[in-house]
Amino acid sequence: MNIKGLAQALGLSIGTVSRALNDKPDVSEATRKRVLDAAVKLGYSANASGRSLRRGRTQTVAVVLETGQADVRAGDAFFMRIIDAMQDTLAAHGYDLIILPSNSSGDPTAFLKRIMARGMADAIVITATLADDPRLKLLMSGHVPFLSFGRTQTTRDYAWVDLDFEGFLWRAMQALADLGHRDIAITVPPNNSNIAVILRETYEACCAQLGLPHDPDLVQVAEHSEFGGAAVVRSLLARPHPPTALVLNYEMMAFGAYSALRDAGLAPGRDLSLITLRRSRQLRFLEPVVAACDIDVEGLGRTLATETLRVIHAQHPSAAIRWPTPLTLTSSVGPPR
Amino acid sequence: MNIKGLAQALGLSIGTVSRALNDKPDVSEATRKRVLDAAVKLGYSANASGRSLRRGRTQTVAVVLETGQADVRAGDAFFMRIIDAMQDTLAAHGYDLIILPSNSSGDPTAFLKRIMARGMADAIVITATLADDPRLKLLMSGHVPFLSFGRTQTTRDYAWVDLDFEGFLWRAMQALADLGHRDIAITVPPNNSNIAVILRETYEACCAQLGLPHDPDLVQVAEHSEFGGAAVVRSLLARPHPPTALVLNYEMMAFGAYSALRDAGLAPGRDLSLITLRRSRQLRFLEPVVAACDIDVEGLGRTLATETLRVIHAQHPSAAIRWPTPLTLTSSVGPPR
DNA sequence: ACACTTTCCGTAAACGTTTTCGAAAGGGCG
DNA sequence: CGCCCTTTCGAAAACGTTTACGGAAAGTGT
Repeated sequence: MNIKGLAQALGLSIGTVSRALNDKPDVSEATRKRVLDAAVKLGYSANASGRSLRRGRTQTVAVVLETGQADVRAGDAFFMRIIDAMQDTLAAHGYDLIILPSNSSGDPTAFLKRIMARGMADAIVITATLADDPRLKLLMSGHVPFLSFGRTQTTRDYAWVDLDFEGFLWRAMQALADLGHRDIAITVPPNNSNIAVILRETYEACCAQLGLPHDPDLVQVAEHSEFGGAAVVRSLLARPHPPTALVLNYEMMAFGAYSALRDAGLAPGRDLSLITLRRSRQLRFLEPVVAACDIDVEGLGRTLATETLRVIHAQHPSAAIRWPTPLTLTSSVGPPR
Repeated sequence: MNIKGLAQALGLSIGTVSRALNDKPDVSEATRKRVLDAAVKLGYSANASGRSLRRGRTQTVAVVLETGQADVRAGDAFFMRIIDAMQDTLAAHGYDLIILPSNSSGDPTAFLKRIMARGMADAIVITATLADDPRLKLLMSGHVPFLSFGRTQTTRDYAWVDLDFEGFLWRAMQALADLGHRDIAITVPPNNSNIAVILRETYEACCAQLGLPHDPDLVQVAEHSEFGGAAVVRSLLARPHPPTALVLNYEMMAFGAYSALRDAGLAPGRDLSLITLRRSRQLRFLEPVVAACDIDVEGLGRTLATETLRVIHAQHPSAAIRWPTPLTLTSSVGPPR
């Protein structure tokens, strides 16, 4: 069923039918209703290719998901919940959302280049940004609106939304320092991730500001998994002077950290204060409850959607949004022994 | 840059350029090479809408992901790994893969109907099937090829690929019975999921075949989370005669089960034999290693892709594939006390 | 009765691509 | 040199939709 069939069934021209369906003027209310009724009855929905071709836009936002990156593999449905909220907001504005899995086996820039050239979407949202991300250069040189969920080290400006890692680490370090901690360890992802750069810089600034010793060994590169958390804790406990607090940048590491502490006969909050970045649903399973940020995931998704709509409509200024990371302290944090 | 610009830059007609790019005959090797070189140099890639409109197909497979379903929220990147493998295979056959998140807040059939009518994909892959899934009726009444990742209770035949839940439960129950277990509990998801139906029927058949008592209370509806696993174990241990073995249908429950056992001063494999369905990466963190199926995820993805290509090309017979669930026993399984 | 506006609808072009058809050019052969 | 066949290319239609434009009918005011 295409628009020609619909027009024939109604005894109208396709032009009139199209205008009726698209809320254009120059069509009487009576025929508009007749057309709309027939459309739902006959199950007509405008062919996407034809419409996109004529309009020059697809009414579609593409989210490029780097399936190889650890963030996507997050323990709970962090990304899926964000995308759910994005989709709700985009749908309210007449846009579809599609996810394009950028395969780990392929070249991410080639993938991007293709979907840009083929005009598959009116806007592209990329995720899991690297410190020096080749995708940014590519997107900035193209003419497809884009939003970056995550920052890079580029000085040129572009629209991005990211978690407020700086605020998180500041609040965590401040709270720990207030309790008397002086040796505070943190975990960072591998260096090519921009999060690692942010956390390292912020850590250094925190130590300077709070008058803490800045021991580079306290910045631990850790795998994004339970194993990573356990490995870091074991490595820290093996030192002659273990730190008294640890800030984790990925929530699943808390499971490993708790487990490693328990194996050593130690307790979170008493022997090692623990703070992690994001409270996920399954984190509630840990005892004692771990200090973490309660991030408004749905709000984040809505914001990503509205900022995407802004870049589509070329509204200024472009986004530069650090999404709040409100930290909730729990008994996993205590004074140093 | 469209094909007209490319043709002008080359001093050729657009028809010739198109034939050169699409490996059609009636174009000399010299000009074909000239066209291909110019295409990569000018960054030309055929506009998706124009091509789809003319060809009548999009060269795209849409995977509809029910973001609200627990399976998608699986602990590791089960789905993402499957989709990675699917995409590799589809790309080798010239197809793109897009993920359409079916929002939990919307009507899944309305969503499907729209993408069918709009011709957004040459084939649709649905996931997380229910015992009585309205999407099946809709898809069967339409003319868009589709593949179901998961079965339903429909008697009509359609192409599906699913995990071999029957085989898994048979092997698990047989192994446990061989060790002397007689009271074996299992978990099932809520009843509208088709997996629940399969597991219940298989459980009943297993008990009959193995001569075990068929106690309906041993079939426990459990939440797909650590909490679910913990709750089931606690509930079972509170009985006057607790079962001696438990088969879990979702791997994250194993964390909860281990934890609940530990809290009760009991040990997996000694006081309660535990088997879970799928070995995920993070499951390796549990001690002792839990018995589970080592599913060939990449092979599953490839199979989903090839079966999707089969339904696209209307090749018979249609798929009815139970993907192997080879069970590996570990010390989480032992004789009953 | 007339001119003028308004309302409503049909016609046709355009979006970028593929594909059919025909035609031009070149080569082989009598 | 004429004929036929092959190779190579251009012209044009078609896919389904939107939209600019024109025109018919109806209404409005003199």
